[in-house]
Amino acid sequence: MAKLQKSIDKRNALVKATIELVNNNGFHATPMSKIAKMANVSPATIYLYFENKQDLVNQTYIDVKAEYTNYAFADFDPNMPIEEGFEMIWKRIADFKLNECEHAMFLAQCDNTPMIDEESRQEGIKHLQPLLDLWERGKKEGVIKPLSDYILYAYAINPLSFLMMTQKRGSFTLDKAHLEEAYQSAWSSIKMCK
Amino acid sequence: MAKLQKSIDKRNALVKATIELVNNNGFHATPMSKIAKMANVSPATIYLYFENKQDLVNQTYIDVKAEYTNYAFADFDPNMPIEEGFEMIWKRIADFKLNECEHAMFLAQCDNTPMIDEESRQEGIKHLQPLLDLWERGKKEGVIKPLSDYILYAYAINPLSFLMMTQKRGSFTLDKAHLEEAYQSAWSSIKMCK
Amino acid sequence: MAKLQKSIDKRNALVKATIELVNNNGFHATPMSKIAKMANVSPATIYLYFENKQDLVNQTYIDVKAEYTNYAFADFDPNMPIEEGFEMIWKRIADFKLNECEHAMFLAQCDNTPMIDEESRQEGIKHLQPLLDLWERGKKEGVIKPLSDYILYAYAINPLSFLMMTQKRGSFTLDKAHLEEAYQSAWSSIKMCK
Amino acid sequence: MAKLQKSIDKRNALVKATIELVNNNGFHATPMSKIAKMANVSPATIYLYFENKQDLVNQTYIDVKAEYTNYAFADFDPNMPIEEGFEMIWKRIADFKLNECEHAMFLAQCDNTPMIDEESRQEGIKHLQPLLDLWERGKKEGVIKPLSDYILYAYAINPLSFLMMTQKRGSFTLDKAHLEEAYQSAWSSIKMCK
DNA sequence: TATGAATGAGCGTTCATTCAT
DNA sequence: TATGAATGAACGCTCATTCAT
Repeated sequence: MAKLQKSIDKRNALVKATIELVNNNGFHATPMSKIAKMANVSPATIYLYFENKQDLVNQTYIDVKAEYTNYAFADFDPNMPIEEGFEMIWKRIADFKLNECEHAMFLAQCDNTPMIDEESRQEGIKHLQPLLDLWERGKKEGVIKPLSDYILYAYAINPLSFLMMTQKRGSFTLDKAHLEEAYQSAWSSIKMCK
Repeated sequence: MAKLQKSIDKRNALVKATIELVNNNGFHATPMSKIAKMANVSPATIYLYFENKQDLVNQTYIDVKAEYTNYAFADFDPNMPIEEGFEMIWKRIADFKLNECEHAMFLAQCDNTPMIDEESRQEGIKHLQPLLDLWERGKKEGVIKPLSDYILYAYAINPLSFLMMTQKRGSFTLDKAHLEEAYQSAWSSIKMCK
Repeated sequence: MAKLQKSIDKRNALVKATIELVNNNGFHATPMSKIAKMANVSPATIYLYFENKQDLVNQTYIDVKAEYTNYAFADFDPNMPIEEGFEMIWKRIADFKLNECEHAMFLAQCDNTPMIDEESRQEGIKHLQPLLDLWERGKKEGVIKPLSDYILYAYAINPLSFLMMTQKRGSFTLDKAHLEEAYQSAWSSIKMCK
Repeated sequence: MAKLQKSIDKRNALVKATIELVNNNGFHATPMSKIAKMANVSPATIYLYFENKQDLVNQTYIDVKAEYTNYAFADFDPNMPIEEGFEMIWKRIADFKLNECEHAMFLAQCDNTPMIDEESRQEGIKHLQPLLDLWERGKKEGVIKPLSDYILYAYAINPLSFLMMTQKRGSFTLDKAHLEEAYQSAWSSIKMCK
């Protein structure tokens, strides 16, 4: 195997271990030594790939956030009709949050915790632009309520995080029917009432 | 001042310090010694009121959660009409989340982190019962969509947490008008469409 | 035993251990854990008395330097005749360097190494003033060569450090006769030639 | 360029880097990786030229010590008259200590620190023989005090180290006049009084 | 000969918790 | 009840050294 590939593999193993351990224990209860062990490297090796623990978690956050948005917009075409586009994005996000549950939980923890540098947080937000553009167009066309993007996100997207968390805790399982209901609620809350 | 009162004061000072420090630094980056210092007691004194750090944060969580629900249902009467009752509760919750921001943030961190014991989490949920009862009644009366409580909560209440977080980060400020819009979105997402 | 005394004892034990271990291994090859062990305390206890390793060694330096100058000037009276005063100080210094060899070696290592903060070094120098005053007077009276204090120190005092070091290494032992010779050389090098 | 030369260049670069870094940070605060970086080689390469860190610093010491004594005795002829010979050597040594300040400081640090192996220290001392021989002759001729070589060195030569250190710290600058004074003090302290 | 990636051991330091008072 | 001194265990991180290439 090429040397470069081996390096990438190691970096990925570290990122993966970080996600899993931080999910289960939280940032500060996750020692570097455990991350190293889970990634099958020496603790010192981590520092070949990351400056320090903060950098490791920042980079992990950015990686996961990028994966999340890539997934969300994979099939999306900016010229789609508003509702169709929104439904597509929403369902991809739902898919991600409910199937790539580990990654979604990691993001939730990062977003509700003083664990990530502000700079990395900003970096992570950028990728949502296509959704904001869609909403912009929707507002102009009179299909979407003329609300702040923050409010739209709060009602259209963020509830999925709550549902993901709830499901993860085992209190409740979202099936197909639930999902459709949830989508209807999301769309209800942002679509222009006729 | 009575001795008992002095004791309660100390306990409260510890809880208050915990909230503030955990908000700013996260659970594991908040040493007991700092909590003690901020509450003007010796580190050893904490252990007279709490079993250990985990117990301190668990109890703090339950305290804040109770305060939150007390606030939410203060003026609520279970016999109110559904929409009126919901609006009242929703607006009290909004008040709490946006004004008692520190406390709301603390809850958000607890709820998105493996920081609280499952038992204490369950304990904290109980107090929401009046809202669940209202929804139950609403569904029977055909005013509220017949959805799982989790989904209703996700769309009707949880978005406020996101908006609170956003506002706290300074990206965005919710004024009265925003709040009314948010309420309409919340209500739209759960009310039965005619 | 009083609490305060116990604290002072611990601090002193730490300073003592620092001197011995740094003498034998050098600053950076002396771990805090060994210092703690030799002083019969836990590593964490060191940090109750000193801010960090640098602070520990700085304070140790200042302590030893103070002890050194106190010893040197113990019997000295600023009104003594020049030669008599110089001889007294010189012999006290010689005594110190050859008998309190551990302490003298520690100072030598500190003075020839980037191990001590500049600030602490300055602090340590202050105490030599009585000797400089004596030289000043000696120059005015035409008994001491009108040289810079640095040169006077280099020839009158510093050679004792070299001899102490040599003796410590076992190459050579200074007896009474040697000491008298050394004193004559010291005096010869700074006294005004007739 | 011949391969051998390239090798010698690398070794020299390593020795040079060692001197500079150890001067500024001390032996143990100087990582091999930094030495490698400053010498523009890989850390692993150091181990082609030196057994380990201790060997590197030992060899560096011997190199510098040899340079020092070569410089000291460059123009010296064992048949010179005593005083003339001593003055020549002394002034060459002074030149070295004050101009090749970096190298002289390195020696001072090595000589006052448990940083060099005893064996290497002995190796370094050997080269001083011509000066000891001169003194031997001086004593026989009744020109030099019949003192132990250690005492002679302590008064005649070692003060220059102190002056070099002082100058390096910036407290004081030796000009030509100072130097002549210092030489007179040196000579006074070891010459036979008439 | 030369490398850079890799590492185990060990460092300085912190902290939740205890204990004598 | 209240304390502050004390601590063992564990943390993040560094570094001399090795090894596959």
